[in-house]
Amino acid sequence: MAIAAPPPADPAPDNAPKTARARVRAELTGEIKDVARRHVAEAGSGSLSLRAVARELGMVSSAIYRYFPSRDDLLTALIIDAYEAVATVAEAAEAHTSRSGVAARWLALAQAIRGWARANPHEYALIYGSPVPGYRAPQDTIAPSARVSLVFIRLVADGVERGEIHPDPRVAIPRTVHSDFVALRELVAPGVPDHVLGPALLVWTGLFGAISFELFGHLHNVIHDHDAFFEAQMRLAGHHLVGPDQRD
Amino acid sequence: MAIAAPPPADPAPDNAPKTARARVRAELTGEIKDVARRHVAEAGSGSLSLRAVARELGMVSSAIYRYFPSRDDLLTALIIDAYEAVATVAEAAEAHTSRSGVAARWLALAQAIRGWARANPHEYALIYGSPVPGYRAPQDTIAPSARVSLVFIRLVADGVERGEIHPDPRVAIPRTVHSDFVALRELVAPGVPDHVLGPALLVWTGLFGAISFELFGHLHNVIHDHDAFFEAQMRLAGHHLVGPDQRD
DNA sequence: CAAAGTCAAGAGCACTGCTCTCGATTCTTG
DNA sequence: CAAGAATCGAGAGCAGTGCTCTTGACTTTG
Repeated sequence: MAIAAPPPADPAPDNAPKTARARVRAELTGEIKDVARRHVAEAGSGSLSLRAVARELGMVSSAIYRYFPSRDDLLTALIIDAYEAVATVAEAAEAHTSRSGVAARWLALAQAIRGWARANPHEYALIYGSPVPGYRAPQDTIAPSARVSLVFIRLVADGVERGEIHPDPRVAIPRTVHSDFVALRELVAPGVPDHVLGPALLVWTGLFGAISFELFGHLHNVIHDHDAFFEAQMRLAGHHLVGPDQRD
Repeated sequence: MAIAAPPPADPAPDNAPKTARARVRAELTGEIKDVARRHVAEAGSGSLSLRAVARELGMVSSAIYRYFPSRDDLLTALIIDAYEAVATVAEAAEAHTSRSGVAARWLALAQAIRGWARANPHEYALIYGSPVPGYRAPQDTIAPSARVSLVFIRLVADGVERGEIHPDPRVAIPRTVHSDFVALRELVAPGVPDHVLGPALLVWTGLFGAISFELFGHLHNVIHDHDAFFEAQMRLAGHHLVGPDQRD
């Protein structure tokens, strides 16, 4: 989540690097990230070795430090990329179903995120698993991490606006939580009442709980058809999202 | 989860080791685990160093290998201990509230688990975060991991028996999932219908999603009063657990 | 064209997990 | 009770790691 600052306008994209040196530098930076990403994808973040990356690129280990000041910085770059990858997937799923009902859009969004997670389990673990040992998320990661959540929040706001999502007033919202919800509403969720934000956030964290349980093996020997199980669970979560039945 | 095998009866507890050598061995094994656990608690699993543990114990690093064949084995021992610690906490919470209603028991259970997680974040990450790099959960961890889930499943079975939990038939249970549910029912959840197991598992994974989001910083700058937020969310989850309102 | 900035390379430090060998101690067994 | 077997701590050593510093060659800039 960490939906705090609105996405800052890129200051100077500089898509066309001027000097030749800058061009090869950008290229090499990308190559290092690509190799590192592949290593992480294959063996996990803990096995990421600057020396191994350098070896594969045919350079000496100390040369890497010209491009990334430390292993953690390289890891941070990968984390940001992972956030953007999952956000892109989520946005694409939303774009394809934006004319459907909230339940269908929610299911598509959940399945898109799970699909990305299953295809890139180590990168998923990088951003939604335990924080990397000795690693504290720097400021640079909070903006990219907000993009995914924004997709969901917009879906919720949309559902409220269209009258598809109804508040569930069964649980009181404490004062302190209410003020957090006010801030959230003003920033990204206009028109979404507290009693929708509560269930929505529960469903949202539940999605990642379900994916993490599946990916990290906590459903091993319990659930075998993970696809069917996940879909059924997310359909149910969708019902929790849209709120109590309107039986009148 | 991994509720597969019923807890095996301890073959030979051997609580009173015979020889003096065996006694000091058991003692030293415990000391190594204690120091290692403290290191993990302070710096995370990635920073666990056999040499540092050995140093603190005044022995040489190679001596550790007389007690744990590898770093991963030491980590496995810590993982098992962590599972048992959280299970103990969960069982204690259940024992204290077993005469209350399902909603109250659920809330107490959720808060107990979250309390343990907040007190031992690195150990929580060890078992519910991403699997440790280069580490595959050995068979030894699945039995201890089942204990926590069993507390919850028994609570659910109890609620069904007492008529407090009602099935939510809004989402169809696929055939393959049904057969998993049948197995689960026969093993640990007698009398719990599919349409209760589904919501129950959703709530259960949601609990860990909520705790992970809080602990791993995904709610940073979004939620500030984590205690109040968690309680409200878990109360809502409790409503999802007990099933649809019975308004007739 | 020369000064300033940037680069890859190499050596080196402190650390890691792990293996092997070597005596010394302890347990088991005849 | 003593001999043989098992276990133990210590030490050296190997291959790997992140990271720093220096050196010499290169590119960009003024």
